[in-house]
Amino acid sequence: MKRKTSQRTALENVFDKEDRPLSVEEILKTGREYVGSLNQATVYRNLKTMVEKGAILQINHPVLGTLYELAGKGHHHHFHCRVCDRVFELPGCGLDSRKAAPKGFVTEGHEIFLFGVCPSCAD
Amino acid sequence: MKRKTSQRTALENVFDKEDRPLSVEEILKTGREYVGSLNQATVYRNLKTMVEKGAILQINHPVLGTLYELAGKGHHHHFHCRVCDRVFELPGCGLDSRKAAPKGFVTEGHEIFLFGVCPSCAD
DNA sequence: GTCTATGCAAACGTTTTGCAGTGGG
DNA sequence: CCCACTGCAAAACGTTTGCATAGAC
Repeated sequence: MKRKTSQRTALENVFDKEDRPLSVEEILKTGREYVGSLNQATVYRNLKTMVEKGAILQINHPVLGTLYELAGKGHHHHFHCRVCDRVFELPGCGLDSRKAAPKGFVTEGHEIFLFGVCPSCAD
Repeated sequence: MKRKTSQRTALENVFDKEDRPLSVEEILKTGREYVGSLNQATVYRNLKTMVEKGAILQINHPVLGTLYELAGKGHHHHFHCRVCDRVFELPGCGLDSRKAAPKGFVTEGHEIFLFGVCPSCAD
């Protein structure tokens, strides 16, 4: 990643605009609002470099598949709203690591996916 | 699912033999020990019906992809050993549901994936 | 002008589907 | 003897890759 192209700027804009984990489809669709000719392969290639650089994180959501989010937000988990199908990042963590795994298991990390209804859909 | 075929019996045997979440590849490989001609499409079709019947559960593991496990084991979570790459079912749950999500979010369920080293690989 | 990054199309791995034929009831 | 179920092959889906060329520097 040595050159700053309009496509890369578009991807940065997409992540800044939507502050939540996004699917490739959403990234491509929103990215094309900035660069009409934006290609799938370009999106995939740049997402890969951005993950390697540590700019974004790749999430494998149990229901929605592969999602990408901006990195550097600290430990958090994900809430999937079954009404609007969006994923939200929840700060903090309700996991008691002592109760999480039985003796003998060396736990090095964890990931939590919550699901239900988000505030704006619950009204 | 109205007929009991040797292929279906084979799948049941596979799940009984290996008491942990299995990938399609593992299911197919082990299933062929019972029915040599066992076909991928048949495995996929029967896994689907078994999920619909509630006999097995489909898990989407963040690292290992799609796995299937026997249903009816109560609330539990999954531990992925990075050494042997197997997934174990851990009884119980260390999640404090009050701390899990901020006010406004209606949490209906959750899934936790732990990773680290399992007892037999930690020795 | 150089050489990286892009667009396009073909390849890829996994899962699904159409169809003809097998075999369980 | 049916018709649900299977095997096979093709299709479908998300992702990756090879190659020629546009465009950043």
